[in-house]
Amino acid sequence: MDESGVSDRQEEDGAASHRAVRIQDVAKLADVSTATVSRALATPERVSPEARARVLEAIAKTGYVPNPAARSLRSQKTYMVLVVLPDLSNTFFSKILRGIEERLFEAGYGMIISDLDGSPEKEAHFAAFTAAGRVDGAILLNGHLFGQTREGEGMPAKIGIPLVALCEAIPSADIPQIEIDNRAAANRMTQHLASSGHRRIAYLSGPAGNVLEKERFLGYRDGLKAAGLPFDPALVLPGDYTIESGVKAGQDLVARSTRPTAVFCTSDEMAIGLMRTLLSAGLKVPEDISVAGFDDIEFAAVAEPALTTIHQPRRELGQMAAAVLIDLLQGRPSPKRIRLETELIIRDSVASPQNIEKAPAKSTRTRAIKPT
Amino acid sequence: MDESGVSDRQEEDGAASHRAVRIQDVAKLADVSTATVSRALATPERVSPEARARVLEAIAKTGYVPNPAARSLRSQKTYMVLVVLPDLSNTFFSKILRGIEERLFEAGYGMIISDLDGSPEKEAHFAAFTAAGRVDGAILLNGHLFGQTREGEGMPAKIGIPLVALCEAIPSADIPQIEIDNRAAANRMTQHLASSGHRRIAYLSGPAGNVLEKERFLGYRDGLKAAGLPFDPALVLPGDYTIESGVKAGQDLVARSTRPTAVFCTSDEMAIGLMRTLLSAGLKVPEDISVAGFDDIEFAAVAEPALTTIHQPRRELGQMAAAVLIDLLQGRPSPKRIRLETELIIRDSVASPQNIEKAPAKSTRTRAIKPT
DNA sequence: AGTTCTGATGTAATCGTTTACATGGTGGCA
DNA sequence: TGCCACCATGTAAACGATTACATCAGAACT
Repeated sequence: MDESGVSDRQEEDGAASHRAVRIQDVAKLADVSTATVSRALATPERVSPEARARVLEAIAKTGYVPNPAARSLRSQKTYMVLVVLPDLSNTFFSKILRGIEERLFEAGYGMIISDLDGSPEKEAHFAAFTAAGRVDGAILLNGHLFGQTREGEGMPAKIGIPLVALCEAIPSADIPQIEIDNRAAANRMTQHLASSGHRRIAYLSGPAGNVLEKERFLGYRDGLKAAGLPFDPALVLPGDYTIESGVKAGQDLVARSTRPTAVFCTSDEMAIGLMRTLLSAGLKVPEDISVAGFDDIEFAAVAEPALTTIHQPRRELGQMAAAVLIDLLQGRPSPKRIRLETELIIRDSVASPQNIEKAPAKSTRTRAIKPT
Repeated sequence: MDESGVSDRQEEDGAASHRAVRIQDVAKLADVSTATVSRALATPERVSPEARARVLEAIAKTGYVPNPAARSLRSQKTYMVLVVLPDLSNTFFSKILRGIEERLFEAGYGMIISDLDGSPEKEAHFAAFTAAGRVDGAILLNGHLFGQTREGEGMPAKIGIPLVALCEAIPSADIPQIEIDNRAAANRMTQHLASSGHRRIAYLSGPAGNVLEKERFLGYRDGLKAAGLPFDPALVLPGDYTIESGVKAGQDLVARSTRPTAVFCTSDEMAIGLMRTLLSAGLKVPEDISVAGFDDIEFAAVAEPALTTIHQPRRELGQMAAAVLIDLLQGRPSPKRIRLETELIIRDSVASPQNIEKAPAKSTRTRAIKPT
């Protein structure tokens, strides 16, 4: 293209002018070599203060920004992180993403999002990205990525880039996991319902096979046992965390002759869908039937009635996952497993069975486990 | 073909093995030059069928994936698109993102999301990305990016990469816009309320200065006028599309001595927050006061009562924006402005003032404007 | 038959960094 | 004083693709 001289297109003006400022331009202006400029940025301590100052000044003057493609080509690093999640339109994830992005941004990383939408074709998307080296690492918000395609066998090891599992632990994968104690939280909620006087507590589950689901279900059983209540399979309703599945469960319940007095829904979405159906059918919440959720999404507080639920520190979860991944990427030691605290949020959707009285408490911690 | 030791690190198996397969490896295996391999991928018609076949076979055999950094460095293209949005945790955006991502993926582009979160620091984020050439183009979901920092003056032109404005048109910017007809939709809703018998219709606004807000407000005025109703500034409530601002507006309303009989909220979030507050205060919706929303987010259908609102084709909006941007990126002509249809969704939150009777209709189109 | 054109292919320059290696100057230590 | 270690810096070789230009064979035309 322009085969003019190497350097005769200096514009002097600071603002990002026409075409990219190259490291050479900076070097020339600061009267050092390109190597020194590069070092002044990457490893400032290996450059004399004077040179560093001149370089910095030249950079400020020219508005130089390193070309990421060139940098990436040479150093084999992309400064990009892939975030894989099962469903972007699930409100639960948005604040987590915010948390992730914050930390990544601070560390100079960009974020690429891949919304699997439950399709295998999209997993190919993920594979393509990692294989092509478009990202340095990935945060996985879905627990079954590899299990599906290659049945365990330690596939993650083959990916070749650092991975972190967020929320859903990936069984059999030896990667750091950031999560809450789902089992303890579900236990806590179940006992809360029991202590309100409920004896027939239904459980609206997540998708079968889901790791979260398994944990929460165990917690439900724990809670039942702790309260001295029998487990009744008829009280386990199938769900998949979506509003629709909550609606469906509600229809099921409405049609029954004998109903549970409380329903523990393993997502707020389902709880809201469920309440909606109950209400439409003329049942009162919590007078006729209590409903509890999980996640504490924004809408939980303004549902009608306001939803009693488990609060997850979503932003913190995201931040933590990003922090751990960054540690990994930069070769620092990182914790193998982090569990963040949840909180039992008591609102208006749970009451005693015969409408005796509402619980007054406001919010209690469940349990805190620090990084191991 | 011949499996003699072409290059000494051939693994034979197709699976992505240890370290990257380079174009050279493919070239050697297919017995052509690297240029031919490159051409076979980029411009197949310029390569003989035989050579192409050999190249393709070699690619399949080696599992070759072009190194994006190298490609990007040479061709000055990143195959990445930046999506800038004001608030990721706003549920309204998630499905739009899904739509965008779908189209981008199909075309081989990746998506980077930048959540401004209303902070100028984040705008720097945006600037950095574009300036550094990390993306080929951007989709803007917020209408005020440049106006804030550089007050009009055609700043977009300086960015130097193709841009598309989605939902919020960016005034004074000469870039393609994909949106709905906010004014017509607001008009439609206002008239719907009026035709239900309401005479005092309040308007819960979006953030002041917001482009969407301006349009919708005009539509509200249009509707009022069309229905022969006077405009009363006291019935305009300040809001910012969030649940909280809906709650606040509700408190305002509850405190008043004379209240409107209907409230048109310019977002579903606000409508839900508002209804919540009214209900808590003992007011009945829609018996005592009707409430309408805008957007038709997932929760609108399961709100209590189910929310009458304006449906936006969110996924399609996203797809369209991505499609237009791709056209732009690939040098194809693209429409300057696209407006998609909205739909008036009638549910249970609107009734006639004195509780006369509910409207029976189910759903009506407002208006359709095809690409210009 | 000679000339020109066309289409397929190869050669090698290029994109803008990072970084291994080389160089020269300086100070510490024997 | 000589030697070594070390620091700051420069030189130039990668990184892995794309693509301008050169080459060459055959077809088509005069």
